[in-house]
Amino acid sequence: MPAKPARQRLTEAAFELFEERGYDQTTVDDITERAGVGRTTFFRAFRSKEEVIFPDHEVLLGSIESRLDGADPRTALVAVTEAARLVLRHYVAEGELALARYRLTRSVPALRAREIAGTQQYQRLFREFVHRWLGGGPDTALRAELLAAAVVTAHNHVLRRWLRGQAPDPETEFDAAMADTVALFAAREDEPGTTVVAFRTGKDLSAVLPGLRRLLGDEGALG
Amino acid sequence: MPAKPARQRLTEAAFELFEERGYDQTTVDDITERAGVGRTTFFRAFRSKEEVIFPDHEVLLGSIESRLDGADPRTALVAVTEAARLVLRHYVAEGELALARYRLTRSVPALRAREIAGTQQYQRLFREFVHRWLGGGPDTALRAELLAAAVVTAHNHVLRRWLRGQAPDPETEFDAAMADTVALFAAREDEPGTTVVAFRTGKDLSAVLPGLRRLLGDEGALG
DNA sequence: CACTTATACGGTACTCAGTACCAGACGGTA
DNA sequence: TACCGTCTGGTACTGAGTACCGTATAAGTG
Repeated sequence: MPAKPARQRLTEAAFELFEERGYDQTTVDDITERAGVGRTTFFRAFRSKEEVIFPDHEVLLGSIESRLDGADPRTALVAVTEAARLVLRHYVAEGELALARYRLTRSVPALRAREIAGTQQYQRLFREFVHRWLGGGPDTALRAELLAAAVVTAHNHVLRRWLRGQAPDPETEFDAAMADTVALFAAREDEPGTTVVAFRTGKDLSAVLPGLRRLLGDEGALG
Repeated sequence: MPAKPARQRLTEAAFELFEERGYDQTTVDDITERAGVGRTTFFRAFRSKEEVIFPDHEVLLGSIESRLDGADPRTALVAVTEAARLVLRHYVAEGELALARYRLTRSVPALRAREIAGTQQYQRLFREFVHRWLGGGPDTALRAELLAAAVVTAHNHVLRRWLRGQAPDPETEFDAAMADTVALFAAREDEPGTTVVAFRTGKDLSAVLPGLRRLLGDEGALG
């Protein structure tokens, strides 16, 4: 009975081998052999060989969903950006693992497709949440979709910059990118008013928000 | 020597069988048997079983690229929307084939992932084009990415509505959606001016544009 | 303690996608 | 006739993923 659980040893062995020989040159048998477990155990822990690369995707999806579920409708936009920040933090916390995954997804088309499909799931959660927030009518469907896509795009932009080593402080860049992105939508909310919203605070956005709202007389377009 | 080329007979046989038994329940052998060709011929015509569903994806990518390549920089935004319109027209022209593909991609996760990866390729072309148009600097990278994502999102929104039978006149809806989407970006171009650009013409956008530009004194934010 | 049950693991055998390689059929050309 | 490029079919192989079975250990129950 080994100390580490099988699932963890499998991911470690898999990433090692992918790094050494490449993804296609590594078989599932190779992975299970190095991990010291049976082949059946692999497919019990992961639905497919590709899934080893994204071990806790489901968990991440779940935490996003719960973050959005417990959101005050008055702070809907903040909730979405905070949920996106959750994803960013997760990858940054992974460190070298995230970098290894990035190298793999860039070189193996199948993995790239898989990752894109994964981000689309985040986007779906965002879209449904924003659409509910906008009332759920058919006239707001496109707007919700655009906003969700924009948030995910901005997030991915910053994340990729960090993965490439171009963003030493990703969270600050994230704040700036999100401010730009959300402002895109807030600017047209009331056409002649041109209330350009740009918040660039560090972390506790929900703490700053009440003060901002008081300042603007409770008509600010930042939900 | 049969009348129809092997490739076409394979796609027809494949879509028939997918419709009858489902994607996973259909083997490549089933397809080649119905098409009356050898198994080797299948993998010469298509790189994989999934690729039968998207027979002319490469062609479409090529026509988009050439549409963008021969674009006047002064009409960059129009070029992007027109390139997106190319995709829409392609699917609409496919008719029942596009509907069958939609049914498949909705029910088979692997195909859905594949399709999403495909749209991401369009988005990449758009992003690179817009980025070049904006000067290619690092400060405009996010903006280009957001714009490309927005155009693709708006296109997909209308396309999916048509695929669901909710858009009897997709091109008109496309015009409206694109106008909304592009306006999102044009509105912030010059902050105090609030020149809200919304063109909702039928088809010949490039024909209307010179007049519009004259009207605005050649400072309009619509590239 | 003995007994049952659940759970995790390993092994075997199978299906099927995808690849590599070889061999024949066909049309055009000298 | 002989040569050549191209399209085609057949055979054999690798490897992912599934189904099923047997077993060991741990946890609960009398």
